[in-house]
Amino acid sequence: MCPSSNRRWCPTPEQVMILEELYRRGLKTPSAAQIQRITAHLALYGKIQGKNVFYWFQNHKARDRQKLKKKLLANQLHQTQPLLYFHHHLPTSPYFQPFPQTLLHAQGTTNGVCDEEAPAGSLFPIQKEWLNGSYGRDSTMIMEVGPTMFPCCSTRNKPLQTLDLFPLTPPTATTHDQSSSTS
Amino acid sequence: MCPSSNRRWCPTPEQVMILEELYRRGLKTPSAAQIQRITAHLALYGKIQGKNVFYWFQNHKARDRQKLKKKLLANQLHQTQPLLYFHHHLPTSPYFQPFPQTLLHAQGTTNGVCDEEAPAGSLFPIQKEWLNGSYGRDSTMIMEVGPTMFPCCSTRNKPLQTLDLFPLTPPTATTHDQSSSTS
DNA sequence: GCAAATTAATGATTTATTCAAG
DNA sequence: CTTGAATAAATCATTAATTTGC
Repeated sequence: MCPSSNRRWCPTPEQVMILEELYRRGLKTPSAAQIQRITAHLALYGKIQGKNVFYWFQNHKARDRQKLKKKLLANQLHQTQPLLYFHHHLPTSPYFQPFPQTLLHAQGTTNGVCDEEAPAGSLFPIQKEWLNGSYGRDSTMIMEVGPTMFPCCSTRNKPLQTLDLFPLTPPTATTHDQSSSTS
Repeated sequence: MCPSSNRRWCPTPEQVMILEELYRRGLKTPSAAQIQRITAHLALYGKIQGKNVFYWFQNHKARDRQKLKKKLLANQLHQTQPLLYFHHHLPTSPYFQPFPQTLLHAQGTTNGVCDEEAPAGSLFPIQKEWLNGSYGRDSTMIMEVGPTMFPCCSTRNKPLQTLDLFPLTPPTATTHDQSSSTS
């Protein structure tokens, strides 16, 4: 905590413990009313404002995601370097061509412009070649994605947010010494 | 997972990122040629077939719709949902009591059930009162949730509806370099 | 031991996206 | 197509850890 200067909120250990407990229990984005109540009770342990609670959850959630993503990527990211740059991200570098020219002039394109935007009548664009043709290095297995990971709905999922806000019995397990509440 | 068993495609994080980026940019149903080019590029990051790309878009779009629908329904039907459940297993705290029991009957709750769970339009909890109102050990002020007022709406760009998949045209150099300042 | 210097954490702001209503 | 609400991502800024030289 920061004793004298009231420049920014410095949570007390109790406040942090409570917040982390709520977070662990599934509270990720508290509503306004929830924030109000949390704030009111964290105030028992030190000076605090509603916005502090709000920011705490925002930051904690964001940094959780951040950590997860980093871990995932670090786990299995030894692929080739250029990771797709889209044109409005593209810096003004004439050297770097995000996609090989062959990509830009595949059949179906005329002068680099795709001339068959969603061909009418072919709602199912699977062609025979695709069904068997398999790109990629077959020698090495590069995919180490977790169990049944699916490329969808990883963001903005809506887990039910009905949880008990305030436990009647005090938390903080005694038997389990929680590992240092890093962050 | 699937490295050893080629039962089904397991996208790498890079592949997922690229696909999601394309989707986010508006590509919902890629044409055959588009799928081919996407596949060829994604093959840089791991084994993949055209049908994988096709199915990915199909599934992603469907699940997007599904999610939306569910969200809408949940929003309309379950407006009032019990917030507080008291029956979770709770470890006992030897140190302090995080929340007094009176909390469970704060204003806004009826019989321990929160009857104002984030009503429409109060989720962004930065409110004027909070910005200044400070809970402390000396005062207890409960603010009613009011309309949020914050001048956070900035310019609204009009993104492309139908994007070009890959930078077919080299330039388009919208130098969007927001330089990062020093730290 | 102790501060100045440096680095890592984290609170607070700002900016960009997303979704849905008008 | 535009706009408001909500939020996530990115960034800024300050505090705490820690390193380092004395």
